Amino acid sequence: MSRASSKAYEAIRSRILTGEFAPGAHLKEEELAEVCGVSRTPIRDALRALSAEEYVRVVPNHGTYVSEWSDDDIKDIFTLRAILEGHAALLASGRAMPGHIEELSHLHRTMSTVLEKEDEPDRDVFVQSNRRFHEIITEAAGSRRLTQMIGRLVEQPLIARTAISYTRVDLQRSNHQHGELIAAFRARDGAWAQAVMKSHILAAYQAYKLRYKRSCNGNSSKAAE
Amino acid sequence: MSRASSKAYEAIRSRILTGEFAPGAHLKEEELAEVCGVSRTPIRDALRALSAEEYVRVVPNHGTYVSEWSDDDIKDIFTLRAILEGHAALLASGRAMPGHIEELSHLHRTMSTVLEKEDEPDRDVFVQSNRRFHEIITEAAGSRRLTQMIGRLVEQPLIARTAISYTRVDLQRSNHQHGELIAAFRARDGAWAQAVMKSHILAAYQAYKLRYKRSCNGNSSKAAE
DNA sequence: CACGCGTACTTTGTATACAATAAAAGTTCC
DNA sequence: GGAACTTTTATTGTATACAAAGTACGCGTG
Repeated sequence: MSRASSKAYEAIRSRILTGEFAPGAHLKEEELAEVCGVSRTPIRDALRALSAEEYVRVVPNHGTYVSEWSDDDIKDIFTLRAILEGHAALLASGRAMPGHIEELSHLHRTMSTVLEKEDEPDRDVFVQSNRRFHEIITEAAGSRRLTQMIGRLVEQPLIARTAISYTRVDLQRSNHQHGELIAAFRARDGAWAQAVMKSHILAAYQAYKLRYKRSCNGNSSKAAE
Repeated sequence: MSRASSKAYEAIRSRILTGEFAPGAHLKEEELAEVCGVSRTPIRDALRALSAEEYVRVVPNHGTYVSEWSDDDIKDIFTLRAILEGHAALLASGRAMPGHIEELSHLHRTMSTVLEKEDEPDRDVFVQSNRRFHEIITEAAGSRRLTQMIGRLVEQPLIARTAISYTRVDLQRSNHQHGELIAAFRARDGAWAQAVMKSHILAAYQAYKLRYKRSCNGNSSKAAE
């Protein structure tokens, strides 16, 4: 995507992430064109791209609407993340270079420092480091397609905001699991790395449910795995 | 997508599938517009959609090229299918309705008949039935997102043509595994269904490698799962 | 008063014209 | 003769104008 298109893409995407464009909202091309300062053509490009990434839903001849997430959708996303990132960890444990493990350790130390030093942890630094931590593992797995699939799951608004609502205990648990992941990589134990990653993500789902959902009606679809 | 867009989408997609647009070919918007009988605008829409599904690769300011698949890409696709369809089988075993299992049985009988009766099996019927068989399981899993992810893997040209090159023995093995899947569903044994589905797909990969690849250099990336 | 039809309006879909960009070829200077 | 620079050309990116479709509202009629 070129200048105007990606400008529109970023503008719309960030407004969805901040909630300015609420779930279910009808996005009108002309309004977006005004807001972004470009014509409708690149707006349409951007909307199609956002649709492919499930940020919005395009209904032919009606318009595009900001995606809404049901509890089941959210469960699906975490479950799929657990499966795919677990697989990525398995692959990465056999392929990770010393440099990768070094960087993971560095990020782990950074996150530990954030949690130990201050009274109120700097969530931005934690979130950024955490994101990069997972990115390194995914990339180390060495599968373009896997990277892309995971990317599409992680980019979702709700995931992006998850860590904001974590309690200190949640963050410490998460950080501990990162440490265990590094240990598994050092030992080159794929099964271990996979198991840790899976539980890491499923624990995150549990934390998310407790903090975010109003009524935890939960078992609308039968559990598994 | 509306009339002109989807017309263009289908026209381009089918030409990629038949090989008329070969992997690596540079697709020029104006030429496509002529071929499809529409203007460049819906062509661009179609190309963006095809790009999201990995049929083509869009390089900004350069053009769009038909995707090329390396051996590693193909390995990734089969591996991810094994993981995701395996998971779908697990979920489906807990949710499948009698009607689902009935339809699976019917398709299984159809495929058995194709293999038993004629000297040269009717591959078209087999391929179509097989496709539907997998579709039912995926849908029975009841996860929109999972369905979509699997759909994107299966739609790929190379997968679509896989069964064409199968030997009779390959087809019989495949058919036998379908029977075992049905048994697992009847028993509502998720772990069994998952294991059968995984081996079903990995066996298909093996068959594909033997029939298609010129040099089976194979172990360029370490195996897993 | 209610129901159905028609018209006007809003919004998306498509075509075309123009601008920007990158590659290729030709030319000039060393 | 070679290399760098300019000019040309092929192709994509963007804007705008117009067409089609779908919705809502209002009017008329039963």
